[in-house]
Parts: sequence; structure tokens; C-alpha cells
Amino acid sequence: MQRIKGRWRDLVLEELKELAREEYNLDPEQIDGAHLVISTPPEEKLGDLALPLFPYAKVLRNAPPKIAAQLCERVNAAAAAQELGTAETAGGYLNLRLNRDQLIEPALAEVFKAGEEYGRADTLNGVRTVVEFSCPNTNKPLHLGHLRNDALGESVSRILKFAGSEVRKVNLINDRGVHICKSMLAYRTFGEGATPESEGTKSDHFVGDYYVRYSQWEAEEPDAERQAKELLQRWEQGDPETVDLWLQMNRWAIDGIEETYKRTGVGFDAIYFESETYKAGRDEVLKGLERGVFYQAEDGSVWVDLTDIDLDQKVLLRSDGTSLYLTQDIGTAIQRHHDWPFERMIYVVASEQNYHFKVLFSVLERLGFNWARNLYHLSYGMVNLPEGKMKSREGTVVDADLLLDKLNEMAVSEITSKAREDEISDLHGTAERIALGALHYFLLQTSPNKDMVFDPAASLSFNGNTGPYLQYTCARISSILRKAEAAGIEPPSAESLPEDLAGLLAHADEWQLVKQLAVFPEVVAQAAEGLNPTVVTTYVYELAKAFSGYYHEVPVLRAESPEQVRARLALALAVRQVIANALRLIDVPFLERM
RNA sequence: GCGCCCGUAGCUCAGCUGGAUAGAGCGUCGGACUUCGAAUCCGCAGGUCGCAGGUUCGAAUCCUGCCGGGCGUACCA
Repeated sequence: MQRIKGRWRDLVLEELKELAREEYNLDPEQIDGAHLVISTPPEEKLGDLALPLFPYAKVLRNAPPKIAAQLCERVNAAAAAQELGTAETAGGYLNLRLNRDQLIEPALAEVFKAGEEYGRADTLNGVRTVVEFSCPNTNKPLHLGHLRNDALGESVSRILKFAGSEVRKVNLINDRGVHICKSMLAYRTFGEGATPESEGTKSDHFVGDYYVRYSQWEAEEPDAERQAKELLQRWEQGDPETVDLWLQMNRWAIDGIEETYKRTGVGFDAIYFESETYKAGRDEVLKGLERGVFYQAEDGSVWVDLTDIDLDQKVLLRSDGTSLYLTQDIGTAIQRHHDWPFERMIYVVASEQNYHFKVLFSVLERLGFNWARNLYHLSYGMVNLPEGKMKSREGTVVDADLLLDKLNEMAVSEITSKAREDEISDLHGTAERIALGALHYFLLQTSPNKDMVFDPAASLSFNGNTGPYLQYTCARISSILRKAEAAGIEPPSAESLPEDLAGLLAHADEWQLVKQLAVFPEVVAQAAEGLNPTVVTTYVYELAKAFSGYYHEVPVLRAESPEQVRARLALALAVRQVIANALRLIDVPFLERM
């Protein structure tokens, strides 16, 4: 589609310049091509593409409808020569109608030929991008907020890759600090040698339970906090007993969290640990201090003054010389660029840290790293509940594993209520894929920067604009294909597409679908540019909806001729391929049956 | 106080690098299963795009102010 749009645009622009020269005595250079944008008419019957001509009224000193009329005549003559299609006017618009032969066959052939690769764009070819996301604490299991983060990070990474970028997904495990010591302290005090195995508890939940236990204990034990801080000191001093306990509990926490990653299809190319990087920023800060980028206060603390760019003065090293969160992020960024020199690094982190990243990026720039200009904070909004914010103190935090279990149960009962258990080979596995589809689609449907409301009861229905709806559309197409094969129809493939596809697919819905398929690579490029999976969710839903309406109205296997059956089958398979490719980008599993 | 973000149908959300009559799902109401799977399809109703100005041939989209909400403004992370 991109190619066809480009040809039309070139053609129209040339004719517009000619028109300006011949009819208006203007230098063609005065026609600014930047104003010539191709859009889509509001209604199908108006045409396939639209070009508003209003911007040229001023330079041509004529009314847009008149310009459109003059231009239309010329464009039609030129387009006919290239067999591109026809143009017509509607007010100040020049509307274009494409020659269907030029799109239908090439577009479907391309989908079949490229298969899983169809839609790949090249807009980011060669760009090395680091995407940091998830970044869990090792004192409790993942919750709904992490799920949004993970879905975004994973999806954006896949989208960037599909747009040609070389992507390295990284995680930063927050495995140090006083909050970690709190669950350690509670375990040491109350654990009595219990293990996740002995309790039959998922290991990260096991650790989280002790963090909760600490909070309860803290309420009645005034000395609790002091003990936690003391434990942190012992850890920093490398006390063997403390370090052993820390290693053990971190292992439990991380093992459990990794189980959840595996369950949700999330993965990383490199994992960083704060316990290993938290001192790394120190040296960089001290170097910066020597070079006069930072300054030292009387008490020994080191500061950066960002007031000249309307930020504050921030502490980079405490008066006792220890690192802060910001310090460690400086070190981590530098280390990552050293490990794998990147052009861009994207941090997927909640919007509450907007200020933090402004400061971080400014500091790195002041330290003279030229790559610092290409750091980007992909900020996303809070996930709230219908009752309001999630609060750990009130126990309203939605646990990731429990949510997935709940969704799985719902999917199982949906399948059994339709008496479809016998149709699918793996009930639990299928339910799990439906659950994931529902969850990820839901989380990615809202633009990242916006807060969202998560209603567990209503919002994760499997009907309507949902992940399972998309999976269902694919399952239906798969079902049609199975029926065709059973009937001895040779399924269309890249090597054996029916002749005269354009002639056989003459229905208005078929034309609409082909146009939607053809535009997918542009959708990918747009999603990549905007770092926005919502572009994909919106697109794939519209495609599935269009196909659902189509196959209800137009029979595939009972078409008028065997050739037409194969043509419609080819279209259906192409639609399934594109939906599947799009689903992969938003981490929604594809299903043949459900 | 200051800074950043958000405000679109009863609810949840698209649309925002300006373009034709603002879209979807849920919910309400009404239709379609002896016919490729009804997790589906078709239809009705539902809007001062928070308010007020401004820029423009044209504003949900850009600018300013105000109102409402969120987040931040730690030698926490």
C-alpha cells in the first residue's frame, strides 16, 4: 500500500505543479509538497484515498473545489496511463479510487510469501535499542502494575524488532535495600526453617508472606525498624550469615517471579542486579566531581545543580559516601552502554518517576555521554480499581498469579459451558492462552501514558473488543480451513494462489479487507515510531471485526465456483496470518481451536 | 505553591504530527442459529469532545487561561 500511495502522491504532486505553471503562471517550486498528505475518506463510497487541497488555495489564489476540478482532469489522464485508477472530486478534496488489480493480487501474494514476516517494516533498520522493563523487587510477588509494565515492555520490544531494530531486553532486579531486609528479618524471627516446598507455596509468594508478616509485627514491635536497618548494615558489611539468608530468599523470590514471566511469555536478554550495580555509579559521580560537573557540600555529600534547566539540586552521594537510587541508575546506564553499545535506551517505568528520569538523563548528558540524548522514559499510567487505587495496606493489590488463575478458571468454564472440551486437546493449556490473550489485550488497549481502570469482573469479559474475540476469529478461519482440507480442497499457498484473484474477490467487503491487510506494515511502523502497542490493538480489532462481518454474509466454502472457494480461502488465510502476526506483537497467543 | 500528565456516550476506552457527518466495546432495547463454530453477526437509542478565549479556509487534535482529577516536588526506591 505504501508503494501505491507513494506513486499516487508523486503523480498528483507533479500534476499540481504543472497546473500551477500552466494555468496560474507560477513557478512550480512554489508548490510545497509537504502539504500534500494522503488520508482516507470518511466513507467507502467516496473512494479509497483522499487528498485535501485546501492548503493550496492561498498560493494558487483559487477556491479548493476549483483546484480539485482542474487537478482531477489532469490526474485522471496521467493515472490512466499508469493504470493506477481514477480520481474524482468532492468539494476541496481529490478522492482516488484504486485499480483493484494493482492491489489485490500483489497484496495477497505478499502476505503468503512473507508469512510470519509479513508486516515487517524497515524504518528502524540497524538501530540498536535497549528496552528496560519489569524491574521487580525481591520481597514480594508480581502484581497487576507489573503486568502492565511487562506487557508494555515485551510488546514494545517486539514491535521495535519488527520495525527492523536490534533489540536487547533488560531487567533490573531490585534485590537490595531495607525492604528486602524486612522480609529476611521476619523469616529469621518467625520462619522456623520453613521452605516453599515444606509449605507448598509458590516461592515468591512464600517470601512475600514474610514481608506481610513483618508489617504486622512492626505495628506491635517498636524495635522492628531498627532491627531491619541493622540487618541492612550487616548485609552491606558482608556478614556471611546475613548474606546466606539473603541469597536464599532472593533465590526463592526470583525463581517464583521467573515462573510468572514464563507463564506470561515475557523474557529478557540480560538481567542486571542492583546488588551488583549499586556501587557502580559512585566512581562516575566522583569523576564528575573532579571535573567540576558536580559539587560537594560541607558535610561531604555530592550534588548536581540543575536549576539552570528548571530542575532542582539533587543529591548524588550521601554524606556517608553511599549511593542512592539515582546514583545507581547512572552507573547502570553506563555499564549497559559498555556491555552493548546502543543508539537508544527505553525505560518502561511508571509515570510517578517522570521527574527521576528527567534528572537522570540530564546528569548523564552533563557527564558528556553523547548517547544520553537518546534515552527515553516510556512512562505509563497507574492501574486503578473501580473502587480506587490499589493499596497494599488495605490488601487491595491484585496479585498477578491469582489474577491469571482466576482468568484461567473463567476460560475453562466458558469452554465447558459451550461443550467444547472434546474439540480441544488441552483444556487447561487452551484456557491459559485465552486468559493471557484477555489480559494482555486489555492492558495494551489503553494508551500507555494514561491511567487505567481495571475491573476484574466486567473488563475481562471474553466478548466484544477483547483478546479472545481475536483468538476466536482465528479459530473460526482455522476451522474453515480444516473443513476445506477435509473436502479435498487444496489450500492456497504462496506457490499456488488462484488466478484472477481480483476478479474472484469482487465483493465490497473483500476489497475493504485487502486494503486493511495491505496497510499492516505501515501500522507496524507507526506503532514503533510512537512506541505504542495501542496502534496494533486498534488495527487488529478492526481487521477481525471486518472479517467477522464478511464471513457471516459471504460463504467461503459454498462460493459459486471452485476457483472462488479457493480465492476466498486465500483471503481468509491471509487475514488469519495478519491477525496472528499482529497478536504476536501484543503477546496475545494464537489459537487454532478454542 | 511549583512541575508533569489526564479530562471524548451511563461505564471502560480509541481517535490527538489539524481535514469531510467524532468511533468501538460493555450496558439498555430489538432482530439472526435444520446453512463454513452464536466467545459471532445485524439494528435502535445514547455526545456542548471539562469550560472560556485564541490561531486557522478548517480544531476533539495546536496555543493561553480557568475548573476537575492523578503523580511528583526525600541524603526512599
